Amino acid sequence: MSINPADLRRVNVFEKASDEDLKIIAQGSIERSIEEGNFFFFQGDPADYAYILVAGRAKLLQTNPSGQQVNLRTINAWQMFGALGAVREAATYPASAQALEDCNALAVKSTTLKELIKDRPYLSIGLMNLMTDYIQEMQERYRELATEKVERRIARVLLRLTAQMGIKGEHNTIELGFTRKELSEMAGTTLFTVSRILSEWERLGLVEAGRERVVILQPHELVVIAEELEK
Amino acid sequence: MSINPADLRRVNVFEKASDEDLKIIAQGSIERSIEEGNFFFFQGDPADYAYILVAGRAKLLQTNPSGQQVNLRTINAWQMFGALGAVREAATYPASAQALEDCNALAVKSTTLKELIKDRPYLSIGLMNLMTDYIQEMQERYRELATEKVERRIARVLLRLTAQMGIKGEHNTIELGFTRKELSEMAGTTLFTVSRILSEWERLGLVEAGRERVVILQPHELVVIAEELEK
DNA sequence: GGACTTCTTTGCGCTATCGCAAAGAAGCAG
DNA sequence: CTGCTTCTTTGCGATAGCGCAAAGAAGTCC
Repeated sequence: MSINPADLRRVNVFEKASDEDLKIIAQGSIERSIEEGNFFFFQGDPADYAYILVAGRAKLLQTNPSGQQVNLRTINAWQMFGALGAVREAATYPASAQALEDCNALAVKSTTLKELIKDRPYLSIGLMNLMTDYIQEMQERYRELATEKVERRIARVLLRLTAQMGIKGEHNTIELGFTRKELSEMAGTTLFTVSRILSEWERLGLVEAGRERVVILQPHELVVIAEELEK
Repeated sequence: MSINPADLRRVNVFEKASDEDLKIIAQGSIERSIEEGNFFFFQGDPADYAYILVAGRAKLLQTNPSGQQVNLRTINAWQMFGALGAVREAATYPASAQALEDCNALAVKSTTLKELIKDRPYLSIGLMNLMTDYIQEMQERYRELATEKVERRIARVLLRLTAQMGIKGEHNTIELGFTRKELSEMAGTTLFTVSRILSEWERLGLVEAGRERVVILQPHELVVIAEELEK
């Protein structure tokens, strides 16, 4: 089950790559399967590979000295992650990457990318786009965490997830498959608080909360909670 | 008081630029003086220029709908900021940039940079280094905000500032010129809390707190507060 | 030197959010 | 079906940090 080089065009960064380049990348890379819960790499490991997620879902996270986790990003298929080794000398991953489901990924040697970057502007530009996107998201989330109340942050998390990966049901409902713990790590709060707020929203008919599952019944109302000036 | 192209090499991103390129950049750019308190640009403005701070200090900040501010980054001389327009099409600044002191800066047209990037790998790599640095810092700060107590965050802010721009005094003391408000915006808290904690630290002899001024008397003790596992 | 402005400190009450504990679903394994 | 594991809910304190208000420094301007 080898990967077709042409499939790599589904990765934003390689959108404009030549067939030639895709071949180089495909050949200079290894396939890795990571089971749910296992790690692609840990914070602090030498950043020798950049990854392209082919199947499954993963997350980037940081852990603080006492073990608390923070979710930095959720990664879906055909997204690239761990790419900073392609740029920096002797880089180490600044975060860990863990499989949320069983995953298949392509591991591209950082050195290969580093070589390619030298004379393929489309690649640098693609990577920079990736980075600026991410910077913007982080800045926004940072501000939210600093200034917004939990309820609003949770609403935002759900909306962001909706945009990224929501599965549409009937009547505009959107289903998300996350545990309370995962949601709390994304919102920078505790699973208890998430649970309480979801219960509250359920009472109001905004969502339907199940085990590892949230169905958004009234997306618009969530937007109101997320954006509204005075509560 | 025009800028000497060779000075541009003090900017990390241009470290490896040819004299030729520096000239292009110097010529294709405008000098702007911004008085203390005024803005280089606002969040949402079209990102037509990237800036290089020549003199003074500035900050990048975001404002939420109800006017609360968050400090994203402090910018010192010879640092580049607002560069994302060099990469993205029709980009708008994701944050505002405000002068903390009277500033002189060089404004480089985004289009100029965009042209240059196409066939100067050193430039892309320089920019990517800038971005990855920033991403790492933001990730770290995000995690701090999500998981650490205020006291620790304030300690970190002081230490970070120390590394970036502390003025060394006698006996290993370090002087920082910031208001409580500014510090609070960097730590993601309120000026009251910063004031209280600085008072506390002053009582303990760790710092000396003055108007728009903090002198760190015992840097090591601050590190302990910032890193220590159990309090 | 006085009047103003800006920044800082501190007391006080408040509340959003945490954190534990215990019990209740839901799914899975044999 | 039964028991086990994992996830969720909810009650009940506890508290860290907020936010206001008022007063106290420290500069600045004329």
